[in-house]
Amino acid sequence: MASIEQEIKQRKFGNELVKANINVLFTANWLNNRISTVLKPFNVTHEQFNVLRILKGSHPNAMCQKDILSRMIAPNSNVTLLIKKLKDKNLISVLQSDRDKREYEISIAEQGLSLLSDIESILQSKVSEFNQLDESEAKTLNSLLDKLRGS
Amino acid sequence: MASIEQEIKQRKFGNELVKANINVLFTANWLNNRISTVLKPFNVTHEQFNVLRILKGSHPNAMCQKDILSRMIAPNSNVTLLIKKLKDKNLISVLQSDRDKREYEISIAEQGLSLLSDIESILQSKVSEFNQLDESEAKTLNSLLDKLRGS
DNA sequence: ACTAATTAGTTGTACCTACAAGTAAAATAA
DNA sequence: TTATTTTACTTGTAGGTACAACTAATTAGT
Repeated sequence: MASIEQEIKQRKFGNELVKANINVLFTANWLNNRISTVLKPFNVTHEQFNVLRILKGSHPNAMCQKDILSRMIAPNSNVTLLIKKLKDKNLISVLQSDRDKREYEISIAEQGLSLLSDIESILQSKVSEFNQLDESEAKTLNSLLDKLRGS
Repeated sequence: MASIEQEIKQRKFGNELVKANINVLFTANWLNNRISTVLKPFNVTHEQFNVLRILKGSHPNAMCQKDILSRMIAPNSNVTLLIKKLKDKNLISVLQSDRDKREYEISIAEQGLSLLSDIESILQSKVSEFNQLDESEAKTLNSLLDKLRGS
């Protein structure tokens, strides 16, 4: 629909690098809004959904909080509360570890797995609807983003 | 330092497109953290900083809220409150419009301009420190992000 | 073993965000 | 000109985020 200049009605940027920074932030917000719209009827936030995906990734093995944290997209938030929310919804199970009483063994529950598969099938089709890149362009984008961060 | 797989310790993604989506979100969060660190000593949030930049862009002309909203990176937030915060810090001036009493004429104050120039000089050097792309790579990144959003 | 340091997770708080519902002014329609 | 619709912004609220200070368990140092 529109280039980043048109989207935020900016006449011109100082240079392509400044523009790229703003474009990454803008596009992330754009993506977030679309993903959140898909998630809303399922009553989970974006980060809750991510944590469920992380737990599914290690299923049937449990994970502790710090392992989850190291895999999160936005590893700033209050994971204790996030875990609490997911447990209250019966999407995960949380057990104190025998080996280390400070840790918890967190794993995705049946209900979490089934919710996740419901969400993912819808998200899959939505993403391919609103996402206009082919695989090779996506690959280039990935390497540029990795490089931006200093890879 | 690390590719997106290493950053979030994911073994592999379904495909490059899914990976690109997560990479955009992760990189935006990464950028946000770095920019916020620069902004923190100045006691302004990222969106407050953006609004100041938007107002500087139209300075010395005033803008109303809906014009500001249309130029924001994350146009979801409560602009009324955001404006209030900036006014409380004396960084902007807000006057009811004569032409349309529903609107406000919002413009950046001297204090806002000087704060902005202090921040921008530091941010400029930080961005070129942590940003590893050259202009032509940034240009490619911009066109891929625009295309992702359907441009 | 005893102390100090580190690690894992908790709690609390100020602030921000998303969003729904509301008010008031202006534009449009009958 | 009066009624209706639209626009511009406000208010309220549930929840999320960032972050600092805290507790408790484990590990390391002597």
